[in-house]
Amino acid sequence: MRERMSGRSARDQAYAALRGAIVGAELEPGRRLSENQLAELIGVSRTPVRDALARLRDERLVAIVPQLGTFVTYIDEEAVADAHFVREALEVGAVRIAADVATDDALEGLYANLEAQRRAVDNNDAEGFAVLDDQLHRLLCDLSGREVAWRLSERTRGQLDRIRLLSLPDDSYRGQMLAEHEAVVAAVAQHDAQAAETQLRHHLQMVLSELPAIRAAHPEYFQED
Amino acid sequence: MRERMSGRSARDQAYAALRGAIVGAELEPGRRLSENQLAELIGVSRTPVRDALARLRDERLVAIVPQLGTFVTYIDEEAVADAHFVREALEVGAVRIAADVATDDALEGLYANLEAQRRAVDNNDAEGFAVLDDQLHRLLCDLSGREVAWRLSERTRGQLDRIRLLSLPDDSYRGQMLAEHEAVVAAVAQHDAQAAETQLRHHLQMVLSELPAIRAAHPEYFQED
DNA sequence: TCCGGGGTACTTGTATACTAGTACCCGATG
DNA sequence: CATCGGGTACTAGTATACAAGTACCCCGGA
Repeated sequence: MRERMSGRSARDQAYAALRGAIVGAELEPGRRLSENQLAELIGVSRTPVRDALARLRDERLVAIVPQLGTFVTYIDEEAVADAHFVREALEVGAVRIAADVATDDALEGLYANLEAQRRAVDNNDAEGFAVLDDQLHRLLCDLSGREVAWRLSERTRGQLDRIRLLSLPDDSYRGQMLAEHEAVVAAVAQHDAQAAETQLRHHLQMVLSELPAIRAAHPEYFQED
Repeated sequence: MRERMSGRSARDQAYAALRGAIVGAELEPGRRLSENQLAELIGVSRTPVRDALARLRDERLVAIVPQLGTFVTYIDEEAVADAHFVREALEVGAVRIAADVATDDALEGLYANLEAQRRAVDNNDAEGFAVLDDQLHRLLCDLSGREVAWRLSERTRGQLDRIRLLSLPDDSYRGQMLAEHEAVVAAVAQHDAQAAETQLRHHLQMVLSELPAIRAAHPEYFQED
């Protein structure tokens, strides 16, 4: 009603609000969600809330049990591994193509992004770096002409984003990530698909490596195995 | 109401009916769909029909234009290429793992499938062969422990299934497909991930190769570029 | 004949009402 | 005190009603 006009449809509004709250752990794993409460909270009716929850179920951020309730999922290492697998498969596929077709002015965009990343590292700008990180991966996907790679990767990445936001802010790792980004871009610039693939695989592993530490810090967020 | 009890929910029922009708070209590309008509036709209300259409939009089998209508999409070579890319990326990723972890009794399942495929080829059993084809690809995905590869691949495959069902029944190509399946399984059995990847990539190309012939036979199903 | 305007009949999006089913509390009973 | 049974208050799934908006036909006028 009031802010519906702010560009987004009620469904998108509900989806963005819920996804943000779950990824940011405001709605903690295990929490029971009520469609009615959520609808009232967000200021829309149940219908768009249900649409949003259906999408979140596809991303395995909520589990819907018929006639019983909807729950925020616990972080499940299997689900995280699945998300990582999908992201890796799609982005590797895209970067292999990108390495083949990369033109000079496309490379300019990558270099500009890397330069901005360097500044973010120097300024200890964590948030800015995260944005540029996403942007670089997106640039690589778009470069391949398969934007679908980014779209789908985005969908499965809720699991990984949950981890990223839970990970303790550690200023040191950004330098390493930048170096890995540079290695990927360098391989693409040299049209070396095999090297780009290897570098990207190694780079994407980093997110997973933080998982044990996060589990130790927040055991209550994790599924009992 | 009447056959709701037949196991499936109204949403799944609507989804299966619509997807089948679109993939089978009963609902031809460009056709305008009315949620109300579909609801009446299937025997459910608009709500589950809308849920089903939302899923079909994700698969790019329908396009929903707000306040205007819902349309069966034309076959778009870009969308087909995207679907092929996603399928290839996911299945290649899965088969790489499968080649590493394949155990002897897992291989038994693959061999049994191949044997059944041989019989289907000998009997010119097109339908049976298609089922076994899907099954083999699924076995390879499951073998990797990443069932998500199959689930996601399934979702993007509506585009490819449309082509497969439109392609003229040609008894000869099944022998070739069987040979390619055998090559993939052989590579997996030898734990040769690189060879398995190469063979699978080559195999998946086959579906795309039929596209020009189908376009020539059914130009009215294709998007004008 | 051509062009413009208004009304109608559709469309999807959203809100609300109803249905079927589960869990849980709470009291009665052995 | 323990256990069983029923009622209540929730849940999601489904059906229906309403709102906002587009296209198109048709008629009047130039």
